Amino acid sequence: MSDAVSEKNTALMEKIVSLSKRRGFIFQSAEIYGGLNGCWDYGPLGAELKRNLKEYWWRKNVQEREDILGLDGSILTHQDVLKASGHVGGFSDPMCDCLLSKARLRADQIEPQSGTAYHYTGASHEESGWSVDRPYSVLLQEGQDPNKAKKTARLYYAQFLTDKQISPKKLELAGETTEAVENSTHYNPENGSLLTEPREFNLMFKTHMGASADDGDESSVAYLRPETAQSIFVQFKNVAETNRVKLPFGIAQIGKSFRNEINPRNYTFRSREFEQMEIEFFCRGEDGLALTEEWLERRLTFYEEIGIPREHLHVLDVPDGERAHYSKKTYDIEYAFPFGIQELEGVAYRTDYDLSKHKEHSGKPLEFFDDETKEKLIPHVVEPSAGCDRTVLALICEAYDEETVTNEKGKQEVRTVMRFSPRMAPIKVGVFPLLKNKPELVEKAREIQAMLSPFMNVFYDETAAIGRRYRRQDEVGTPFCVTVDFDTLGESGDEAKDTVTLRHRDSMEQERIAIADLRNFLLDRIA
RNA sequence: GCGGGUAUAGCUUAGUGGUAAAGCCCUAGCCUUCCAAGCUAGUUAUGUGGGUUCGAUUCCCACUACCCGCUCCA
Repeated sequence: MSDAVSEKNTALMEKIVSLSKRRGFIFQSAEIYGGLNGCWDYGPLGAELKRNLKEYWWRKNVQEREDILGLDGSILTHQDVLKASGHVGGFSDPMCDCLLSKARLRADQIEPQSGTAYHYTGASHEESGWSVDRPYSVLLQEGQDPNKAKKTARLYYAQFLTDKQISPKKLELAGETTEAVENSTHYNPENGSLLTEPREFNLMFKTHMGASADDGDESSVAYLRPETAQSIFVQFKNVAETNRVKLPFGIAQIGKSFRNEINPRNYTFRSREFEQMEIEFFCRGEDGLALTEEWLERRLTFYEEIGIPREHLHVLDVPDGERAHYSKKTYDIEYAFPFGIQELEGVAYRTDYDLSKHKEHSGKPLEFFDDETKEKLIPHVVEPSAGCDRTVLALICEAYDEETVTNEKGKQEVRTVMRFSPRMAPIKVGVFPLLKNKPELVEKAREIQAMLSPFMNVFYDETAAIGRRYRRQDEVGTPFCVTVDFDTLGESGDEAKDTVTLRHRDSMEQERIAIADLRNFLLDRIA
């Protein structure tokens, strides 16, 4: 991305963040206490938007399908579940940081080095009287100039100088000793600098169950789930046995997951608490790859249905070596956010890895008896796993639009419109009396509000000029507004009686519609 | 985790070592017969904690949060 484009996108993102706050989509968590890093709250409109997304996903994937069943698993997770899945232990790679370059290296990928280690205890600068006491070492390969060790060490100690005008070359090193070293992974192969001790980066939130449990009691350890998938695998047998299913079939879940991200970024995109919408679609091994393709297509269609067009999505065929080790095929569905192209959903063929692992660790039979082939097997699984909060953010970014319109005085002004698809829009219709000081108009508008509100989210507004009310609704993405005027009351004859103005958000066009037809007109467009 | 930047009202911005300003928004009233009209009145702010100072929103330090670039993302 060029600097100019990147600046423009940062500005766009700032506008989106600002509107989200101003209109009550997204607030910072615990804002009055200074905020909580990586946590966000949805305000009234954000909550509606997110509900609309989740409900549509659930309807399409669970309620309208005979072959997918719902589940709502607990968030607190038995430690053995996550040991079996590999989340405890295996995947928490210890990392080392280079003390000089600050590069972070995976401890298990550092090539062992041999040579001579030069140890120092500190450094000082005679003229200014500055000094630092801190052990540091440099490893030199055989044949390297010993002065290189001094040079590297001076650069290291120079980081602590308060007066940055002092040249590292002027530093006196203290307490030099040397030592022969064989196959050590404590040094950065790039520059010979000492590394920090390997540190675990386990991104799971750990807790202890029971009021009397203390931190030392390993048996009381539980975790907040890092993904919703595991409870589906763990309950696979119960669901299969209580529901007369046959392959292929799926189990779907929407719910919160937690990852203690080192570095939450990009607004709500990477947060520590997030919601997932996942399906584990169980199948015979030979169908896995074909079903992965099928699910990819189905998921892309879903995004189109909620207002994210195909051309704004990227499909990444995750190459060998970058996929999880158990996955034979993974597609990432990515969206072009203002801050970059980022993943919304992964569609992964996970083979029979998960169920096999749980069978192994629990010692319980997790085979499925296939009535058609009279065969017992561990089903394979295709997993479309979507980030709910990420998709909400994508909906907001996709909807945001500014257009220049000419007002009645002939002046150009900017109209901010959230072009949500009517299906996702937090408010479906605004209902206004043309004037608030005419009780007959107010009464009629209130009637319409009462008539529609059992079926959809209706917003009634009588303050300010009618144009302002329209613009307010534009900014929160309300697709339709209806206005009760004097024609509605029959002032210009029976033909217009009991009709209202229906105003369209995107075109700003208006049409006349009978109150009796309103409900079905709107329901047809928001379903 | 590293480096850089930022923090004044709901939003956008101004300003000052000595009473913190404006526009928009919002609320109430009047007015108003379809696209941010007008008039009147009103609410709301220096992120948190220290330090320097007679006095700090302003200077210094720390913390927190957000943004940008790395790193990381099982």
